[in-house]
Amino acid sequence: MMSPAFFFKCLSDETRLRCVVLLQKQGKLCVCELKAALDLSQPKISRHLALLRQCGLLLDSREGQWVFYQINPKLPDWAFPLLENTLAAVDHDEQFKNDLERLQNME
Amino acid sequence: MMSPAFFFKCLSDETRLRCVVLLQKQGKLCVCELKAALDLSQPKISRHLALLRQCGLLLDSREGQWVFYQINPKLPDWAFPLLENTLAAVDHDEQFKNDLERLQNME
DNA sequence: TTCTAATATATGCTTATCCGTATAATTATA
DNA sequence: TATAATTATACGGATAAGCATATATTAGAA
Repeated sequence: MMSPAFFFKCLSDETRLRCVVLLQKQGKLCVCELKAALDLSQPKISRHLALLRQCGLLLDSREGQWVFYQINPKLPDWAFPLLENTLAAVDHDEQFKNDLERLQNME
Repeated sequence: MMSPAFFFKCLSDETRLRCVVLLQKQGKLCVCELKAALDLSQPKISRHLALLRQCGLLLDSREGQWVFYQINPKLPDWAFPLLENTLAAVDHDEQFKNDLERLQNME
């Protein structure tokens, strides 16, 4: 189902990668937090999150009017080291720094 | 130039991933070895190798009538752990086992 | 019930990706 | 030079991916 090639395809889009990295770093975020962090339109974020959910890479859970996303803890074992490497890979990237900063600056 | 998202896009195609994994494992292979290992048409292999070369992920070197490919040793630092964990990710995959077996069985 | 905030999906469009087939280019050998 | 082996590229077509805009859905508050 979730092959390595397919896993890489999920991460091959900048918007999806930014979402996954933030979730890997922060654990659990709602759509509006991701929208604020990435500074992108709501439908664009939602569409990519839906894709990642359908792939099994993310889990969603509704809490009231908010829908929270997180990395699916039931991913195959090989996926987690790759996700950690990915965090390290973007560590010095300006865009990801900005994403994180926008996330932390929102109230 | 080589961003993480772009790196993942390179690996998101099954044919390219199989090539990269074999090169990561074997160091250096010519096109006809990859063709035999993957059991695919020559133009298909060549096209994907050209793409990986243009991206900077692979290096090519001609030796007589053969063209050898290898992982580019000048990739950004963050790429190597990803490549190593990718090897681990495909370690139990039947297709990659078969690729390796076909490679070893050729004379 | 009405209104608002948060999220998801549908539609139409443009562009990118991948493929098979055919052909070109390069090198070695006879 | 002619031929064969190896590799690269061009072409046309099919499918997928991504986007912006508009609209639907869901939950809470008034």
